[in-house]
Amino acid sequence: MPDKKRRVFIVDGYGQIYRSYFAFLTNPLKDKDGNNVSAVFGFFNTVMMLVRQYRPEYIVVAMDSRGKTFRHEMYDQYKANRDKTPDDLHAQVPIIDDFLDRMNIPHYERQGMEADDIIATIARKASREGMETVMVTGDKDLLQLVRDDVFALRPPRKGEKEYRLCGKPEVEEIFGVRPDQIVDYLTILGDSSDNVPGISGIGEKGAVKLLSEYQSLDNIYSSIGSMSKGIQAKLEAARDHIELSRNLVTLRDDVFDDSEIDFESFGVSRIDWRTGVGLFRGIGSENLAKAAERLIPAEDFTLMPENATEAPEREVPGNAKATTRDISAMELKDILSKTMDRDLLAIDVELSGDDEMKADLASISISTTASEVLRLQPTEEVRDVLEGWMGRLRIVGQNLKMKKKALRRWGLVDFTSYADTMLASWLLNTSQTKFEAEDPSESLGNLERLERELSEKGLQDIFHNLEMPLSDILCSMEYEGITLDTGRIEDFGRDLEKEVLSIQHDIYTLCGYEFNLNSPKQLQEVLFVERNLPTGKKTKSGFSTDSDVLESLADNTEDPVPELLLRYRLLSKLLSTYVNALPTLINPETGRVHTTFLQTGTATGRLSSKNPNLQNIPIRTEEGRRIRDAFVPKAGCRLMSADYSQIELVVLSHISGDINLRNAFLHGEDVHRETAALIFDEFPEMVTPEHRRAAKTINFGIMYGMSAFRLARDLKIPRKDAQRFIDSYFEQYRGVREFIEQTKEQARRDGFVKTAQGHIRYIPEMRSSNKTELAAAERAAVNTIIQGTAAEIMKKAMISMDQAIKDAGLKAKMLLQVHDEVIFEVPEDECSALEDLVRRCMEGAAKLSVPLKVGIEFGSSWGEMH
DNA sequence: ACGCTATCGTAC
DNA sequence: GACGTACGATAGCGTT
Repeated sequence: MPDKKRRVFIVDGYGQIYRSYFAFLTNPLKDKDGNNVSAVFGFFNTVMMLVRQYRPEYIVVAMDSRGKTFRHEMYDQYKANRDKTPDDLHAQVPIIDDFLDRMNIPHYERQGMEADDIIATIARKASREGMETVMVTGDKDLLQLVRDDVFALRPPRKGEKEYRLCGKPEVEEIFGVRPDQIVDYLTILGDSSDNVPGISGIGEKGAVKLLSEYQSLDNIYSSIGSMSKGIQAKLEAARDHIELSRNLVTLRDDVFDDSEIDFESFGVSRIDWRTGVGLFRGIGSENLAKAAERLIPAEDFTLMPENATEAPEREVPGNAKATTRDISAMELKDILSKTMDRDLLAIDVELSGDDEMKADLASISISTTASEVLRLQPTEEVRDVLEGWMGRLRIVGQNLKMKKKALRRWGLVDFTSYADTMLASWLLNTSQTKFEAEDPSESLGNLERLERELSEKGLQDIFHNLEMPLSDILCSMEYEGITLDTGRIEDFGRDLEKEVLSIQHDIYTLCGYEFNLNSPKQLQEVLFVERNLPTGKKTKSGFSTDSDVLESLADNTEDPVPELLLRYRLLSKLLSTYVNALPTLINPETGRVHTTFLQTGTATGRLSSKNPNLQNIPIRTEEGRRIRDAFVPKAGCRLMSADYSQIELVVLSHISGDINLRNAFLHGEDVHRETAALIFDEFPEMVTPEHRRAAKTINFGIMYGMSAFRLARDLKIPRKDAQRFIDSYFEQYRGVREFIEQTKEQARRDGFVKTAQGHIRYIPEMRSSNKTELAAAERAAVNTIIQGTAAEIMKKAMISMDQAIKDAGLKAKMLLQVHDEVIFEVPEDECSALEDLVRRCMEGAAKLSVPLKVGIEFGSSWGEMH
């Protein structure tokens, strides 16, 4: 195939369904209820293979319509011989239809038409538009359509593995006749399964022979006199019905108006693979789910074009695409004046770039009905009109935080988010963390359904009273940004570069040659082959060179290289991820760095942060802390950090109701020391540093489902001892053990877990028969309850702090959230007021059986506060 | 040139 | 196989 042309793949839907069903007939695939899902599996397996392997721009599944077709009109015996479709195949068709709809996989069905005619019609239109067609089918009837720009992709036959692409030469090679002779060829042979009579007594060989000699059926009949008596008799016997047979096998590309075929609606990029992941898991096919997962596009939704004119047209079945109308400020005024208080107003923005903190507004779209989108130019007049009206309306849209930020930069400030469809969708399935763009009419259209589903699942309260208010707070935090002292970071960068180069030189000298220190592959070669060091754990492609391995080599061998490599890794990490990256993210307008908090970025309910990720700024090493030193307050302000003390352990204590863990918090000031005293049976004041360290590791490890293996490795103690420690922990903290067991049981029963405030995480792997996968699911289930509940407490605290700051009229700004910590920028004279307010709000965010404690520090840099 | 996966490392 | 949740840099391979 030439490479340049755009290509449409047309899948013969029923062909795939039948093929898959019969392929697994002796050993059908079953879902968890024992239903045959062979066809579902095979069908989608093929579709995903096509997309993965051939990367077509367009794809569409052609389906037969139910009931009579125009061929039945011609011939009442058409397909009369067909066996009844087996029930367990029949039952899979609606499932496949449903999945196609829900995944938005383009499919085409038309009353009275067979799939083959639909394929013919689409192929004809594709040719006219200069595109190439690939028909995915094993049906030889369709080979009549093959021409220079139409190909057939035929499934592997017995003994073959690969799909085969058939163009004109291949058809001739396989059948001995050209594609343009296929109709006559099939007419001669007839089709017993469709009850189409051929020329009785002439088979494949004879047909090929006749056609190669006489070219066409017409020519065969007009040359009948020159043939043998036997052949003549056969031809004569068929003469009455041969025209009918030819009509039956001839595919029609002219039976319906092809103007309704819109190739843009066949765009592969419109397919929602993410939904497929869930659907496939639902029928118990992890393989399909994985395949779908691999097809999910990597780009983040913020990079997706929001522009309705550029984005592929989306045709939600039964939900007609809204029209877009450009309107003036005057018309806007008129339209808004007809709205009622608290009416819904959907909003969307189109930007000149993909960073809303830099890009210009290209247009603003609004909608009050699901059928019409009104587009506005971003003029001052429009802004004034909007500013005057938005406060009385309920603002709806997708990823409103981003839109609000863009509008605020433009000068529109009165914007209270009412319902963000992205947040709603995420609450309904927290495992979904990426979202396709939608326009205002779609948001309005979707909202009704989303609200209904939220209330069915008890999520409406946290949607409107937790996540929505939080999104406006995050918007302000992102908009505010934080100052980076570039001088500090550049100075540090120069030091780092110097040392990195020197270490690099030392390593090259020791090894005797240069190689790429950043390449684990080359490093393996150097360490384990060249220098013959003992290997440790394995990765998929060889031996690991991670820091655990290097540390062990540094401790247990005389070789100086591992130690040097550890230092190299530490410093080059700081350079590449932080020192080099952060200054490039300073916004030239504001002079600050503006992260984006992803409110839908985790399955547990935590936030995440990107561009830059300010939630993983180093702290543990002295060198790393110098990065924190570069985050500074603006003139006249201090930074204030407020962090929850051991919030996850507090949550575990509260939720499990464990008496000993609760007492450890109530009676001591050091929960790790108290834990050590309990599990090692000592007086708290007699606990050794080693025991405290072990207890601390166990305290954290328990929440992650840590094994004795891992504990032993981390504490560098025998595994037996590690197991004794863990046993002793659970012996003392029986309530914790009970909580973990009950959580696993509940998660297995329900397939999901819920946090204290009701965030839901589905964990389908809780039903996995794979032991490792099940164990991982169990750990995730337990951890999600703890981590997610802690995240909810922090979110509640942020909402109450934001309100309290407004009420108190403080100028202090919340800038960052790092899971259990919040960073503020506070004018010098507000420090003590803010401290009191923040402590009150954070400690009061949840009423727990163990007090929530908050630590507060001030500093002239982030690094100074720890 | 671009996209995907593997490996590694940073945070809580 | 063995510790939960993230984001991001780099290498290396494959595709366009």
